[in-house]
Amino acid sequence: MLKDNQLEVLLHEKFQYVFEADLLKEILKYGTFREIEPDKTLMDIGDSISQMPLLISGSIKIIREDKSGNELLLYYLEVGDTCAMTINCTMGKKKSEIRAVTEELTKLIFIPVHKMDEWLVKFQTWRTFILDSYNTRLMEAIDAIDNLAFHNMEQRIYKYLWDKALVTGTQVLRLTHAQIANDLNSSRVVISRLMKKLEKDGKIKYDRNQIEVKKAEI
DNA sequence: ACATTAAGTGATT
DNA sequence: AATCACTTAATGT
Repeated sequence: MLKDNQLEVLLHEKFQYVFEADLLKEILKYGTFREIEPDKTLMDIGDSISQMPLLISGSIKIIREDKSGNELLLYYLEVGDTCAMTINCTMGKKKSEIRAVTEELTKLIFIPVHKMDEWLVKFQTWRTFILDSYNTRLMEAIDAIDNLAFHNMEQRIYKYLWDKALVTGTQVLRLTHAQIANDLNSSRVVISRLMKKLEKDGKIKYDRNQIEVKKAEI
């Protein structure tokens, strides 16, 4: 666990230009800090939400799933982001349509729902923040649709790897072809074949359990 | 040495 | 692009 003053430093570091001072104080007072291991499910499909997460460090992947259990990675949440699903869940008292899984070690502050409402009235920066993040999430969802509709599997793999390299801040990823297949809702064999092609084109380089992503045009 | 897991390949749909 | 059936190679116990 983190001490209060350490949390304060972290919070200021990430949000001093986003939130007004009084709001930062309230977040500190009512929010609870948590550090979460990689690959933990923060929120699942059908969950109802009582806390809203505010991302301090690390990253979270947002996954969609169909009735037969096929997963599809939609996009990542990064530092300073929050989950748009929480916003409309808490306001509309609906259940989550998505699953949120930590990609790496992730630090979060959880805000109680009743405070979210209160702050909407009280703080202008909070209103802006909520509206902005709602908007960026929508744009990201549209991006995800474009990607599905207009890119073939080879392009999707490369984009997937590139995005992953961006959010984790490293060119060398530790993951298997089967995991990629799972995130893109494809099959391992297909991924393996296309990976080979990508390597031949110099866009990536890989060994067992390890992939190096090179910059290239998508 | 043996079992398990990751990746490669050809054929078929 | 997906699936099957099978092979090869690396890794863990």
